[in-house]
This record gives sequence, C-alpha cells and structure tokens, in this order.
Amino acid sequence: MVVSIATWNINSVRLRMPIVRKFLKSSEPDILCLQETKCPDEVFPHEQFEKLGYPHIALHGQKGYHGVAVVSRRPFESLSRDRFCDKEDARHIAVKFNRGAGLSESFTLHNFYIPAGGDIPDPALNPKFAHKLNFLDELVECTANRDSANGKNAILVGDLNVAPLENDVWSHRQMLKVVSHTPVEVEKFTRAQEAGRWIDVMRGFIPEPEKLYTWWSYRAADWLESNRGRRLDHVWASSSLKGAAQEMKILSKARGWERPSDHVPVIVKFDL
DNA sequence: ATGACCGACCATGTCGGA
Repeated sequence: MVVSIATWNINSVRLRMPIVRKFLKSSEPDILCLQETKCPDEVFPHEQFEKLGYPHIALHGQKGYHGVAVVSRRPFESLSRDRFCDKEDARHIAVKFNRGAGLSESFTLHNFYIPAGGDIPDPALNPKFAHKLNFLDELVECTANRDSANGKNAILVGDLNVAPLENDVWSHRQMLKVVSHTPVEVEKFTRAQEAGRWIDVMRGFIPEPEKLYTWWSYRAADWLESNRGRRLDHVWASSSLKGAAQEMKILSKARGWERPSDHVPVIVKFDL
C-alpha cells in the first residue's frame, strides 16, 4: 500500500496551525514529521490534530526552541528520543510502523532537527558550528550500526540543515563559506549518509544539475523573485527500500502562504 | 552581504534561526 510521508520545519507549530490545517487538508499525507515545534509537549495542539484525522502523535519538545513531532493517521510504536552531544535539546524522535492493516512491510522512521550552526564557519570561533560538526560526527556513529545500515527498513527525514550538493544552493561558489554548504560539514553529512547506507530519495527523483530548494530566507524582499534557496530538508531511505519511493513533491507554494514558515513541506509516497 | 526578517520569552531587548 502507498504511505505518504511529509517533513516540514514549521517554525512554531502553535503559531502555524492555520497553514498546517491547510496543508493536511490539501495534501493529505499519512504521516507528518515536524521540526522546530517550539513548545513543550504539554501544550502541543493535540486536539486540533486529532480533529484533522491525525490521532497518533509522538513528541520530543521543549520550551521555546527546537522540538520535533510525528503526527500520523496510522498507529505506530514509539521507539526513542535520542540525545546528541550530551544535550537535552529535543532534536530527534524515532517511531516504528508495524506490518498489518495493509502495510506489508514494517519500518522505522527517524525525524531529525540538526543544529543550524550559527554564522561563522569556524568551530574554534563559533561554538554553534562546533556543536553542529559534533552532532554530525555522532550521527555517523549512531547510524553506522543501526536499522538502515543493517539492512532493515528505515526512513530518515528532517531539517538536516546541510545543503550537500552544488545545486542544493543558489550559488555553489558564493556559498562555500556560508554555514550549511561548507566543505567540512558536507563531508560529515555525506559520511553519515554512507555509514547508514541511506538513499537520497529527493535526488532520486530530481538529479543534479537541477536546482532543488526547500528553504528560502525571510530576509529577501521577495523570496520567489530572488529565488536564493537551499535544500536543507531531506528524505533518506534505507537501501532495503530501494525502489519503494513512488513520488516526491516539494510544496514550494507553501512559502507564499499567509504567515509562512521559511521551510516548505516535502512529501514522498512509498509503496510499502 | 543574498537579506528591506521572524519567533519565543517573566520582553520593551536578547537569543536563535540559516
């Protein structure tokens, strides 16, 4: 059966509920993975998601910053809320969808919010960039011996805050010293992808050299006119799910919705 | 500079985002 999975950095879930509703009603994903929910679990808008047909919810939130959530039409089993870099900063949640009710394969779903890394691309001068690099190193470690690497079915989505390929940014040359596209973080990002034997699902549908963006800065006067975007949001699938992805969509128009997030949803349909 | 921004919070600025 076809299961559609969406990922969206929502930049405050409570503020953004009007466009979350609009998205769920128009795109009808089975599962929505959110990042930057920016609220403690106690005040996450549960009831609104339930009314929209998404009663199964797993949360890893905190006050004010970061925070991830999985909301689903289908039931799942909660697996873990992993901690990275010895910080309790709500950047990961994993759940498992079991076989049955039309689903012929079980799979684990990881939802990540990787640190942005601040402005200065030097770990000696910028602790936020050091944190990002450490996080990526830990991601290599944690994925090298887990589900995907071991041939199990897994999907990893989220705001990974790295635009790894030349055409994941509007200007490769001008972005080489800009955090999100520096060679040092791209190298670690790629190593994590390889360690987990992950497939870059989005680029399977739209290979280079076509430009792919999921984020446009709030600072541009006209995001569409300047179109200086980056692909910061990703969907990875385990090698065991090679060929399972049927369709991929970047909902760019959501950047133009009222009171938008600076990220747009990415939706992938898997035949599972 | 590409950038004329945006959100949370015991708030009238500061921090984080990327």
